[in-house]
Amino acid sequence: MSLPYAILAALTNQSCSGYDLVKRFNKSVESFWSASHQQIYKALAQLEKAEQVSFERVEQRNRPNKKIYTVTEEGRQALQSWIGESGAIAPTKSDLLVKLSAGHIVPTETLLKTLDIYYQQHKEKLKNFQTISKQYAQVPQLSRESQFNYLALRAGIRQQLAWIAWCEEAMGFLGQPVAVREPSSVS
Amino acid sequence: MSLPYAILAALTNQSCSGYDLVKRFNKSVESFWSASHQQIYKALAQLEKAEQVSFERVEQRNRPNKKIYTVTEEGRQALQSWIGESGAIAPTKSDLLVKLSAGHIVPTETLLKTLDIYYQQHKEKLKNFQTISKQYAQVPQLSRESQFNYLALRAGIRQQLAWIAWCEEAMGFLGQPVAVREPSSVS
DNA sequence: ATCTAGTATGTCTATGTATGCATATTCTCG
DNA sequence: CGAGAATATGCATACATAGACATACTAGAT
Repeated sequence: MSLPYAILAALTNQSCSGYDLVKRFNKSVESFWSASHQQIYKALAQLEKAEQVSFERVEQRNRPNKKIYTVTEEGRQALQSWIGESGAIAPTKSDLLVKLSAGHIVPTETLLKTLDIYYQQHKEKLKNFQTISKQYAQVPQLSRESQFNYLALRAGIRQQLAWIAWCEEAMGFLGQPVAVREPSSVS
Repeated sequence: MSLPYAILAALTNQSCSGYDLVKRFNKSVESFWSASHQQIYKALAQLEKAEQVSFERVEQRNRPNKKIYTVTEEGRQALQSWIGESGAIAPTKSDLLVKLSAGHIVPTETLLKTLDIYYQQHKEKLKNFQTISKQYAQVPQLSRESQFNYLALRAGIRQQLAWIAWCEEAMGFLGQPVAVREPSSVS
C-alpha cells in the first residue's frame, strides 16, 4: 500500500519519468522501497487519474519521448498526511532466518554456503550505501531535503552493518573461520 | 513464495495445529516470518495436497478438535533443498524511511511524532526478543535444534538494536532531545 | 438464558505484487 | 544491414497477502 506514497516521495525530491523512477527505486540510492517497472508505470497511471501527479510530454531527439511526472498540490497534501499517520513496523520476513531456524536438517557446510551468499550480498549493499554516504559528506552544507535523505541512508547503513555483524557471528558459531576476502570495509 | 517453507521449518521444529502455527508465527518467538491465519490454513491445505505434510485428527474434550500437522519425508527433502538454494536478500521496504525521505515537506514535530511511534515499537520488539534470549541462556547445553533458533533470534535482536540506535540518531539530528521513558534496556 | 472470550477451522473477495509478454525508437558494433 | 543494448512505455496474467465474513464448540461471567 506504500508504493504510491514512495513514488510521491521520490517525485517530491525530484520530478522525473517512469523510466528514471525505476532506476532510482532499484539501483543504489533512493532504494528504501523496491518495485518493478510494470508496477511503477501502473501506479503512475493511477496517481495521474487521482490527480496526485501530472505529467508533461517531453520530445527527445536521440531517444524515445518520455513523460516527466510532477507531484500536484493534491499529491503533496496526500503525502503529508500519510507521513503524519502512525504506521506499524514491518513484521520480520527473512528467508535466511527461516532457513537457519531449520538449519539442523542440513549439513553445516550447506548452511555455511547459503549464509555466505547472503553475507556477500549485504557487504555489497553496504558498499553501495557507503559510496553514496561519502558523496553526502563531501558537500559542506547539506540542504534540508538532502539531510532527510542522508538520515534515511544512515538507517540503511546501520541495517547492513547489523546483518554483516550477525553473519560473521553465525559463521563463527557454526565453526568455520570467517573468510576475509578483502581488506574489511566494515567499519 | 517462502510461506510454505516457513511452515515446513516451523513444523520440523515442532509438529502442531494450524491454530498453534498462527500463534508461533505472529506472537513473539519464531516470528521470522508473518502470516494471517487465513494464509496459514490455506498453505497447510496445499502442503497436504502436495504430500509435504500429513495431519492427524486429535479429538479434544473441552474444546474443538484439531489437526496436528507433521512434515513428511517428502516435505523434509523439499525444505532441505530450499535451504541449500541461494536466495537474494530482501530489498529494503520501509514505510518509515520513505516517510523520512520526504520529511522536508512536513513540520519537524510531525516527523518526530511519527518517528517516536516506530521507535517505541522497535523497543517493544527488542524486549520480547531479549526475554526469549534469556530463556535460552538459562539452559546449560542447548540442543542442536535450539542453537539454530537461538542464532536466528540473535539476528532479530541485532536488527532491532540497529533500528533503535538509528531512531535515536535521527531524533537527535532532528533537534529534539531523545526522551528517555524508562531505564534504558538497550544494551 | 445471553454475552463474551478463547479455541479451532475455514471461504470469499479485493488489492498488491511479481512475472511474462509486447512494442517502439535509436545507437553502436560487427 | 542485422544484432544487440539502452531508452521508454505499457498490458495481461498469476500468485501473494489482507480483510471481511462464516462456522462451531466450550467456559465463564452477567
